[in-house]
Amino acid sequence: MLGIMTGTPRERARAQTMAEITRIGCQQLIEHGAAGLSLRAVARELGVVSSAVYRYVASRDDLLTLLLVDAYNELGDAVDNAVAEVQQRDGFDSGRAQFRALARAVRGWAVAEPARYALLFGSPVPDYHAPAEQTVGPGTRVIVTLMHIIESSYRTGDLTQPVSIPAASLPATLRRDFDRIRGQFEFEVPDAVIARGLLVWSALFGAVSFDVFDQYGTDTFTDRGILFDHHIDMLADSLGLS
Amino acid sequence: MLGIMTGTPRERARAQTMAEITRIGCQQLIEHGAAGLSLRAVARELGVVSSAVYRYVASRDDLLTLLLVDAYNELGDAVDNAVAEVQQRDGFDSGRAQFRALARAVRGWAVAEPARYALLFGSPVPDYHAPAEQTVGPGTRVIVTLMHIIESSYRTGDLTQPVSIPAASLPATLRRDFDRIRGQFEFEVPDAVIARGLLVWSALFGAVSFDVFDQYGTDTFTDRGILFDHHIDMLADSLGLS
DNA sequence: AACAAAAGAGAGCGCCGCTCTTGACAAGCT
DNA sequence: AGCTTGTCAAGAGCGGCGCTCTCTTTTGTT
Repeated sequence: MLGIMTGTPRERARAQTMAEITRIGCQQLIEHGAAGLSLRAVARELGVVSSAVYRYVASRDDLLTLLLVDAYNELGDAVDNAVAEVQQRDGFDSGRAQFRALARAVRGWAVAEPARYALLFGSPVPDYHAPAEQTVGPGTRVIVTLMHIIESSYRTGDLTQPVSIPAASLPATLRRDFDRIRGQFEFEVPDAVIARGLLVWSALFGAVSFDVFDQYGTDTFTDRGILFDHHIDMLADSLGLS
Repeated sequence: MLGIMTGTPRERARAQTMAEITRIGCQQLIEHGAAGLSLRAVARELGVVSSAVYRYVASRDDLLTLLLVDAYNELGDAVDNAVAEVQQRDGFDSGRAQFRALARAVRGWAVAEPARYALLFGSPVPDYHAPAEQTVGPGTRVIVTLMHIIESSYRTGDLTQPVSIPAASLPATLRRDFDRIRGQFEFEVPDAVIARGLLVWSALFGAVSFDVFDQYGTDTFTDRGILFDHHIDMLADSLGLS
């Protein structure tokens, strides 16, 4: 981060306007959802005529991509910070505490930013396809961090549960997929651990989505955070985290 | 179902037009998503001027509610049929097979109807609030069926896993919530079973959502159905289903 | 001071949800 | 049969949308 005193004045002005556009766009997203994100409204808020915004952003979809990457990174930062804090406090062999911190960071961010969470993990925006080269990196940060926690617990021998499952029970195609994943992300853990990790990953976001998207009725749980914490404990059990 | 030969000719014509509108609306939903559902397009497709549609449907949101209830019921029917088939084939004490059938029915319908699945379990549609009196009934069918399967397995003593967890470890607020749920749906099972059931419920839809909403990369798994089946097996294990 | 690049302004195209008014038509009652 | 009542389609119109095109103003550089 070199600050805003970089490059020519023109470039600085442009960077500042770009930042304003993403800020306003983020606000629009929060207030009216992804479908209601309107370049005209952004222009109005920016105090500029609608066509002027196209000098900065190629299209509505382009702005959406900016907001998508922004949101992925903010979630990733929140998760990484929460996990790092636990690592500093409780040491690196605190797998269960790290997992709890990760899960609660995800839910915390999702509850605080439901519209942006919906953009990342809800229904795909119709006729919008996220450009892979910009989104895969930020988009995989949470699962990478989760797998690192699990791998670390496995290395130190603190992971008990999934290893007991015989690897032979896995279909061959799945074993090949897991091999590829193991190579790509350098996870040195057996198949059963990868399988559990993926299940816990999707279960975690399932729980968060049910919460944020209001799938439980409005009045069935007095405090959804408590329900979530209990879910997290059960998931940690199923991972065998200590 | 009394067929279409009911009431005055007027009523019959109206019912037929209504059916056409929901059919076209469903098509629109599939093609352009919930946000792109357009009454004008429905009118065009129906061969009628846009304002005429308002004689049948009060608003865009009203049409959305119709489609929502329709989708909930179609999913509910698919699940109930799949479970009933297993019950007839394998008897009523086949908890694990029934659970597998339920899960695969959910995923099967979701994969076949991604847009309608997104309407039910994806991001909430902005500025749209589903009227509770029309949607809660159809919307709870899957979890009710799931809980019945679990309850039945618990009654016959085939459920081993969750009962071992001491109920005292649950927070008091959660125990009260579970009491209310137990009363409301007449589930005669201990707290730990309800907790596991809810976790499996959200995990199931988490797995389906990750699949349908393309959260795994496009090329990381050769056959997502196989991955899903394995997830389901692990979930059945965590329930203690035999 | 002159100039080219960058940025804003404005008009316009076709789309959208939704409202209001008008006129055609059919059902039911006297 | 005649008349009222209710149903329905049509059309114009409002403001908003994404996006494009052209024209003018600003701005940094030479």
